[in-house]
Amino acid sequence: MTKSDKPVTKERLLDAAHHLMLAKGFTATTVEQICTSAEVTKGCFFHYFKGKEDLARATLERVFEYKSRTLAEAPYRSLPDPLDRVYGYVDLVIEMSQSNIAQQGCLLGNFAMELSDTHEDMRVTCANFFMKWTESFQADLDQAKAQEAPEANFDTLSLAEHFIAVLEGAFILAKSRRDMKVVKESLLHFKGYLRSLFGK
Amino acid sequence: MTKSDKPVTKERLLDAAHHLMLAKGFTATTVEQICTSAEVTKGCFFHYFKGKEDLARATLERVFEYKSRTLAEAPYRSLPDPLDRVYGYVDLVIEMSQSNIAQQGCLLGNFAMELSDTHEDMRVTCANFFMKWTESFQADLDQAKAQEAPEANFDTLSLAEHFIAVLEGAFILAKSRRDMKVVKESLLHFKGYLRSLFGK
DNA sequence: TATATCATACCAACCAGTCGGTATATAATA
DNA sequence: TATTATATACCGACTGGTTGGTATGATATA
Repeated sequence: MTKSDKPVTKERLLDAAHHLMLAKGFTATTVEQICTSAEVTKGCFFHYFKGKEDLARATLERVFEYKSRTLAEAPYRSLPDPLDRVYGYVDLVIEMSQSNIAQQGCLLGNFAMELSDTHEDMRVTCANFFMKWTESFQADLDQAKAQEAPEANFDTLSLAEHFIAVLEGAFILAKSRRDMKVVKESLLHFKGYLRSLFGK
Repeated sequence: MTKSDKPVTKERLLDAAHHLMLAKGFTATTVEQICTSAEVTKGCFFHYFKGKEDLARATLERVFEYKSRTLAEAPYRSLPDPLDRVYGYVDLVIEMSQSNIAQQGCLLGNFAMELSDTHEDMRVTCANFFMKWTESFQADLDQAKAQEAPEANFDTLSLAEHFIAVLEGAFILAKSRRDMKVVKESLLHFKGYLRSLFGK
């Protein structure tokens, strides 16, 4: 209670910010809404964060680290065949998109779209996160390609970017439809594309 | 000047709203910014539109109609082979994405992401526009499939949705990177996927 | 004159952020 | 042990500025 209560408050603020900003975006989300949702007052909020943008960045970082850890620790990671890891990764993302964890979309995509033209530093932050994400997937794609299709002339970097585009775009459609089915279907199309590239 | 200036005022407001909301989103764009950009005053603004949301909807409708017309009147439409029309369509979207017309992204995707959870009617509007868009592409896909791969078991509807997802998601990446190259590359990947489905 | 177009002044609500203060806990000191 | 000091956690009233929208009036056109 004494020592384990302290971080909880900050976590509550981060959680509230995540949910609200995922739903309504950065601008439309009020500091007071976040405070109400986290059951703290504004004085408390500004004790932990310099301001709204500071909180947004902290939230984005936390989400990204959480997802990175989840993916890195997933069972599919220990598959010996690199191509299995590629498919395993896509399957895991499909699974995660259908669970209620990412039921609302992707905060990274949200911020990239909303803030890129107004918050230059946020734009750079988003671009960097996208780059890290891309590179981690590309690493597996490279290994799979070296083993399965070394002669093929597709670019693994742009293929990894394509995957992220598919996912982020599908989230948009899913949001307007209130149904995550599109995400799954679109990622399955991407998987089909991978099969055509790797000769299954 | 006299007669050609009148409709221009409303168009200027629509144009200003399009540019600003594409860059900053609906919420972060103020009506005063729109008025300043369109070089009119607020009194004038509220003469033409009931409010900010009314303007947003009008802008979205105008953009959609404009793009529909552009695509419907494009030369590729008269190609006799349905599969050529499919590829022609993708090529045209690639071309448009690289030109300075859609250099900022897609207002439909923007609104869908930002307003789906707060403006129910806007969510429905966006979902309907997405549906119209999907169906128009699906029509060509159906014809191409009937001719080239009638036995194949892919779903043309979900394939058309996949295309839109690719495009919208690539716009997000492009925005954070300030470079539309990703859009072209991702759409080329989609084209490769189509080739694998139709056996070229 | 009547109507459409546009301008100016204004308002109530809302917003991010500030500020002075309280409560609690640990630690240093006497 | 009692007391003082210091730091962290939290509260809620307040502020300066912004926002969407209104009220009213001027001008132009038909």
